[in-house]
Amino acid sequence: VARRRGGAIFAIWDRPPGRRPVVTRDRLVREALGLLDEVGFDGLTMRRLAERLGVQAASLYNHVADKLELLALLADAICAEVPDPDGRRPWRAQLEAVAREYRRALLAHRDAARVLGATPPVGPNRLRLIERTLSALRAAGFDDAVVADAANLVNTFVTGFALDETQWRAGVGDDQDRSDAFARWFASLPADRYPTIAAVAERLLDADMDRRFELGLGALLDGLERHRQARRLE
Amino acid sequence: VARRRGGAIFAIWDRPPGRRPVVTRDRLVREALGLLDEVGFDGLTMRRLAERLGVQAASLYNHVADKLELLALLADAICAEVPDPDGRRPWRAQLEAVAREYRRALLAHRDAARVLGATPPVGPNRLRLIERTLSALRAAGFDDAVVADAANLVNTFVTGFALDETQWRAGVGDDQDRSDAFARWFASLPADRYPTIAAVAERLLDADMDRRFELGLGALLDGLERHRQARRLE
DNA sequence: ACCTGAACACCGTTCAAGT
DNA sequence: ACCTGAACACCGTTCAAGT
Repeated sequence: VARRRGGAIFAIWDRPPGRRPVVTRDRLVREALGLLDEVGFDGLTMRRLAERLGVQAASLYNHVADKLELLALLADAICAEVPDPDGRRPWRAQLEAVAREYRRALLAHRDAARVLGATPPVGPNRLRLIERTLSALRAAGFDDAVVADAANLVNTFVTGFALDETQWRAGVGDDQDRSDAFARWFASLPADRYPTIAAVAERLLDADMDRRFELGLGALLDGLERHRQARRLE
Repeated sequence: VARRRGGAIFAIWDRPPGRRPVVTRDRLVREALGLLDEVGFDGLTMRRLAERLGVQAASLYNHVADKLELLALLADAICAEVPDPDGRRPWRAQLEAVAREYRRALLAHRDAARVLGATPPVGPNRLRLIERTLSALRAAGFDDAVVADAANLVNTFVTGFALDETQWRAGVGDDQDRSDAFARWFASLPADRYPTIAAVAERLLDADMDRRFELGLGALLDGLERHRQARRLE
């Protein structure tokens, strides 16, 4: 019989004697993602995650080597939400699709871009994304060196953009007061020292981020197109 | 007479009675930058910085509100190393100059890109950089909305690129063993699941980062040029 | 005004011990 | 195999007290 505290009445609250582990890797990642969404990157601690799982912090180390591995699992779970592009479409449409879906996945979870940035590209879903991006470029006839550069540039662009977008910007649900205070401060910079900032301050603060993203992505892909050279037929 | 311990012989080691503060804001930032270069972003703690300054950790809060402000000062000190572009040159040359010098400054200090990313754009040098970038674009006849987008995109590109460049890449003096282990692991991914990664692995790991940077920067500026519309003459 | 001592409320991680 | 208790070596920050 399982050990009980408080008497037999409360037996139904005891953990089932089925003896299966209380934390699985799946549950670990699921709860970590939920915790991230609630408290953000800086609030995500091993101790809080353990508490959420109903376990002591030390127990987590039965399932994960250290916090970096936990973050890598999180990063991969976030990338799992990015669908594969349709390999039959033109390379540009494929890269646009991956970039847009990737950004959407990063915006879907609080501080997701920071998790990705803190973590090396390991894990099946991240690798799948890299693989699909590379293969779309390669099939389009880019040189291998340019394939590597282009895939990396697009990836860097999306994560960098999402990071910037979520870090010091109002309205992401983060800290509204702090964001507002920053916006007020920024909008009231002295026009004699920073005339152009003062002139376009509202454009900087109230930007349409979808439009800006498309501008950057389009520009980047335009520029990459110029470096494509058709493969000789065989 | 100043209080002494250990006897009069050691009096010369006592702090001079000149009474001037042992830590100034200048010295604080200078030593913080040195500490950052030695131990990196994660090793930069208030306590270690205090020790380096020969003072208790609590004393730092006489000069700085919190760690975020310290990081912002650091970010501004790093940006101080970026020279102004020549306002008489064409907009593209100015943006190229700023981008290249900015990247150089970020690579000149360990984890500099992380410091910039952790910190809002405050501080005279960062603002000066933003101002110069905006004014170069504005003088070139870009729409105000595009001016804001373009300046932000170039800034995001450089910081994102430098972050990616220093974070998980070999040879930055960071942790050579860990980098090597990652490179070996990455190069030996199963070719049946990740055929394109396997095919171009060495291109991904041994990339010429200067070349990649220029490719991305050139592509971005090409794309921005397309969105320029000449101002009507007056 | 600036620094110290001491404390508070946390961290990630290890390790012997239990079952 | 998996979890607990307890500890270790840290964090950022506050605050009364000293000069």
